[in-house]
Amino acid sequence: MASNIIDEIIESRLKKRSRIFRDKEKLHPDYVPETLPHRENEIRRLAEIVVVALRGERPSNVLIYGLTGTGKTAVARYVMKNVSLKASQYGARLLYTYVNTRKTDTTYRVLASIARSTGLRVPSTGIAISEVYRRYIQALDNWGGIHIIVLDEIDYYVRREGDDLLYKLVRINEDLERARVTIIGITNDINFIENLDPRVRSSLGEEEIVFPPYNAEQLRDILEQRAREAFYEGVVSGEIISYCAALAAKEHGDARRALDLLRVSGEIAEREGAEKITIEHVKKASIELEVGRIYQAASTLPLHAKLVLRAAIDLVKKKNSATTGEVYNQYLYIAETYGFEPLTRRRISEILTELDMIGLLSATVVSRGRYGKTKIVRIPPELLEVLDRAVTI
DNA sequence: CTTCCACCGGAAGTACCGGTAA
DNA sequence: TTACCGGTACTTCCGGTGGAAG
Repeated sequence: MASNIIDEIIESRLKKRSRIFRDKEKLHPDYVPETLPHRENEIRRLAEIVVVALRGERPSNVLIYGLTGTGKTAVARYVMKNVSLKASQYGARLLYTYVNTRKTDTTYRVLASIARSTGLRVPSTGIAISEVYRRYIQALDNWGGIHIIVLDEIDYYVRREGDDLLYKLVRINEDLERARVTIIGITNDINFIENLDPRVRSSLGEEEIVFPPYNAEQLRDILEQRAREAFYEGVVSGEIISYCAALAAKEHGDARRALDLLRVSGEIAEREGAEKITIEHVKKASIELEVGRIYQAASTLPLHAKLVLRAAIDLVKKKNSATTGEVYNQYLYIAETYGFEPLTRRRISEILTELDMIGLLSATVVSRGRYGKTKIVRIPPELLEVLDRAVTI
């Protein structure tokens, strides 16, 4: 019985080759395309800093910042890839290492992966960090070239592990005789720089590059380029691309979001057996992504916020809307049945405002004259079912 | 015009963390 | 280790309020 279902899915999804995607990878956020539209200035700035390595000089350290999906990682990888390709042509000794410090998340692992890129064999455990460091220095000096290290998402790393490693890396050249090291740091969080050790900050920020968000027009160009590679001809029209770009531009010009939208639209079209992507598919994709976000937000809420949301859901399901007082009473009832010490009315009122700001419900202050002033709580019908599933106590 | 409902939301204070200096 | 700080989550207290009803 069940295997019939599986067979059927295999039949329809695997055996039939996709008529939508030529190469879905091209929409993946980690994919670095041949050209990066609208990042010419940033590429030029970074390349100008880095190319001195081809003359055997140590490039300045660089700090790159900008919001998510503004192409920081792509530009850094793009420039480094192309510059290191030129290295042999110019007879320069240049080594480039990229480390995502969110994925490679401990000091040891980061240092180990830097050291490994010089060809050293570093065990995944068993030796001290200082020993890895010593061997790395030695290997580097024997080789005697320039090592450019790109540390991505350093804000996450520093928040977890502190800035000791950065401090060491930034001053590593003092320990080196012949070789030289350059650090390129990438961060989403501008404030993060403030609480860095001032010495790290000044030497890491020898050069700084800020990435502005993309506007709708720029997003369109990016999507267009990727769509050409990712989809078969005739699957996406210009209209679809403009629509995706416009939707994503409303959300701070995040190219990653725009690409996600396009990819999910394609997946939906494929699932439906369509030959091309329609506006309807994009709308569905947008909802699908939104639902994921809502579910994520709701299910990770703190306890009392969840109880309040639960109370609101229960009431809205049967009456369409509820006042602060009604939510509070329902909340008291729920808290009691589950044995939680309830919070005060004042606080619950505040939690409702917070839930409104996250966008999980709407709480509008209204005056009903003789019947008092209160917040009216509503939940959009399309969210109700998702929230119902997400909020379990 | 006044009353008065059912709350709103500011202010000040407490309790409790996680981090940091000493 | 301890003392101290700043932030957050919450309580207590309370003056404030838009508009239907009288």
